[in-house]
Amino acid sequence: MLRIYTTRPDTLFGVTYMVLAPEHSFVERLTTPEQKAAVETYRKQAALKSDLDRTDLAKGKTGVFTGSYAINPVNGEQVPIWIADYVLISYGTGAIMAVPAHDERDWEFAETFNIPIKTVVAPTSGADGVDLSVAPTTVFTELGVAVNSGSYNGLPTNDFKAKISDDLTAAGLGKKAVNYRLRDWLFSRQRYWGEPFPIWHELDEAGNPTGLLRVDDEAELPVRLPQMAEFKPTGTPDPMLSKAPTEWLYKTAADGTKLKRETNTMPQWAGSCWYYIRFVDPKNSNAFIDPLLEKQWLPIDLYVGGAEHAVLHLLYSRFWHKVLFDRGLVSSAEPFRRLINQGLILGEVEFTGFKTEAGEWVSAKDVEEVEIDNNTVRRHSKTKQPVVVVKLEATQVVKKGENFVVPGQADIVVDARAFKMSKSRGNVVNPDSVVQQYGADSLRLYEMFMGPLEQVKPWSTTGVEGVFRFLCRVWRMITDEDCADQVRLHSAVQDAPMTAEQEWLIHKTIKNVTSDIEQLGFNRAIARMMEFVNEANSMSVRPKAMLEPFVLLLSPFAPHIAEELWELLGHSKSLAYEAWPQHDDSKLVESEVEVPIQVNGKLRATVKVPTGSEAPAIEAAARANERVAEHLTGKTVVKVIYVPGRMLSFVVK
RNA sequence: GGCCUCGUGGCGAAAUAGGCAGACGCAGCGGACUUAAAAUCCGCUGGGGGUAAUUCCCCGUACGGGUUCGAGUCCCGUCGAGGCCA
Repeated sequence: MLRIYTTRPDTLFGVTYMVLAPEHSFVERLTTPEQKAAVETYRKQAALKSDLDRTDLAKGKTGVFTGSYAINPVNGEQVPIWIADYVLISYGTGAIMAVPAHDERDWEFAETFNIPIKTVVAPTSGADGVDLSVAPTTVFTELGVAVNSGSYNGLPTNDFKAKISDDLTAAGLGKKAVNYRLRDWLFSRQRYWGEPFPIWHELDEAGNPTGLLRVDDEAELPVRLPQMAEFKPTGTPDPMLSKAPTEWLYKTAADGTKLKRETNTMPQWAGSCWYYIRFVDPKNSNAFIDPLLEKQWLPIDLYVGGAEHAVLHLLYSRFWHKVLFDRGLVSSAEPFRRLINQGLILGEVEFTGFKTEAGEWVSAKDVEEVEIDNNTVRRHSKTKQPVVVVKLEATQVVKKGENFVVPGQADIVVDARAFKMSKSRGNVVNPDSVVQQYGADSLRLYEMFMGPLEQVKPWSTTGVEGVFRFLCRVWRMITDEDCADQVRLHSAVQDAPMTAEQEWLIHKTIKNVTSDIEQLGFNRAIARMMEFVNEANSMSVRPKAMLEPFVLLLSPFAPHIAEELWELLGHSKSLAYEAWPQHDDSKLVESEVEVPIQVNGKLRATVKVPTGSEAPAIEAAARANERVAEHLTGKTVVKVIYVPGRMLSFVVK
C-alpha cells in the first residue's frame, strides 16, 4: 500500500499515474528488472539537485517509469508508478497521486511522457457541455462540478471533498488530516559562515551513515568552524563543510564507533535570534542571563526592523523565546512588545523621458517593457519601435495634472519615480560620504526628519542640507561665530530670567517634542525644535534657562552638537546624565484665546475671548463680529454647537 | 492570484478623538548685505477671482457616491502606487 497526501480528494477518479520521490523507500521494491538501470541512473542525477532546483526553478519535467502499477481504490483502475524529482521526499508522504487534468505540474509531466489525461472537474458554467470522450486541451485547476466520477457526478468540488473524505474514512482507506508546513523549510544552510551543529552521524564499517545520531558533550561547545583554504561551492548539494579537514570532520567515539560531523550550518538567524537576551547580561559565565536582570529588562519594548528581514528573524526569535519560556528560563512568552517595520529609503527621484531612435518624444504612457531573449526591451506599445531612455533634470519637466510632462508638450508624459537603491542602477547614497560632508548629526537628523518611520520615502540630498542649516542656526543661537578660533558663548546668551513669552515658548516646545517622541513622530518633533530656534534667534537676550532644556531636547537627535553646546553653557559633565526636561502647564496658560467661528461648517471668522470663557460669551462675541453677522442676517439659527477650546458653529437655515 | 499599506502644493510632509487644510523643511521668486559671488538675514510662495486696503469671496486633500451642522480623517464603490506571501 502506498500512502499519499492530497488536498484534492475530489479528483481521485482522474488519477492516471502515480509518482514517488526518487528517495522514497518503496522505489527499490517497485522497480522491475527491466527498469532497474534507468531508475538507478535517475536517482543518482536527482541526488545532485537541491530541493529548490527541483521545484521552483524546474523548467522541464523529468522522470522514469518503475515498471510497476498501483490500483486506485476508488475505481479499481491500474495506473503506472513513476519516479520523478518534482515530488519531494520532505513534503507529505513523498508520494503523490497524479491528476494531470487538474494540476499544472502533473499536466506538464503527462504531456512530456504521453500519459493519458482524464477530466473529472468541469467549470460550473459549462458542466453539461464538456465532451468527456476527448482529452482536455488545457489544465483546469479551479473549483467546479464533478464529472466522470461514478456516483459522485454533479457534486460541487467542496461538497465532493467532504463526502469522499467521510466515505474513505468509513471504508478504512484514508482519513482527513491537516498538514502544516513551516515557511522556512529547513533549519540548515550549505554555507560556511554559520554555527555548526553539535551533531555527529554514526558510520558503519564501510563508512556509510547508519542513520543514528550523537550530540557533543556540553564541555565541547561551542563547535568552532574549521580553518579552510578553499571556499568554492562543491558543485553538489553537499555543504561546504563536507570538504573540511578530516581531523575536524571525523572522530572515533570512546566505544570505538566512527563518527562524522553534520556538515550543514545553522542559518544566520539561529545566532542572532536570541542576542537581545544576552545583551542584558553579556559577561555572565554562569548562566546565559541572570534571572533578576531578565525580569528587569525584558521583554523588549520595541522591535524595529525591515519587513523582509523581520519575517525570519521574528520567526526564530519567537520560537527560541517560546522554548526558553516553556522551560522556565525566561519569564515572558513573547520576546517583543511592539513591532515597527521601518520604511525603505529609496534613491533620489528620477525623471525619465523616452524618444524614438529618430529623436521624437514618446509619452511614457505609450512605452511598454517586454522580455526578448532574456533582455528587457522598451518599445512603443503600438508601433513596436524601440525607444531610448532620456534622463531628465527636475528643471526640464513640468507638472501637468497628475503627470510630469515635457515643457510645451502636454501629452508627452515623463516617468517620475524613486527606485530602490542598487549598485546596478547607480543610485546608491553612501552614508559615509554624507557623514563626511555634513556630519553624523545631520545624517541622523535628516533620516528622522524625512517622514513617518514606517513609510517608504525617497532620499534627497538638498533635504540633508536643510537640516544641516538648521544645526548651523542652533550653533549660532548659542555661540559667537565671530571668533572662530576660540568658540565662546554668544553675547545674547545670559543668566537673565526668562520673560513670560520665553517661558511659554520653551514649555510649549518641551511638551510637544516629548509627546512627539513618545508617538515616534520624530519628524514632527524636529519641526517643533525648528520653530523654537526660528523664534529664539530673533531674541536679543536668550536666557540660559531657556536654552538648556532645548539642548537636552535636541540631544537624542543630534548628540554630538548637543554635547558641545552643553559644555559651552557651563557644564563639565555629559548631558547624558541629565533628566529629561519637564514642562509646566501653568506656564502655557494665556489670557486670551482665539476661537474659530463657523456658519454651516464653513469658517467665517475667529474671535478673541478671555481664557475660560463659556459658550454664551463666545456666542455673543461671535454675533458681534461683522463677518459672522453678515452670514447670519436673514437666516434662522437652528442650533449652536460649541466644542470647548476648538470652535463654535452656527447651524442656520 | 491572496493579504496588507498608502494616494494632501513643484518636492518631502503636517493636521491629538470628525472641528482654522498645507505647520516645518526643500525648491523657486523678490529684496538687504557685497566690487561680485558664496554664506547669512528679511519677505512672498495651492489654484482662480475681487479690493484703495484688510481679518474679502469661490474652488481645492486620486475619482464617484454616502453619513454629519461640519469629512484629508468615518462608510461603500472605482482607479492608481507600493509591500509581503504564493
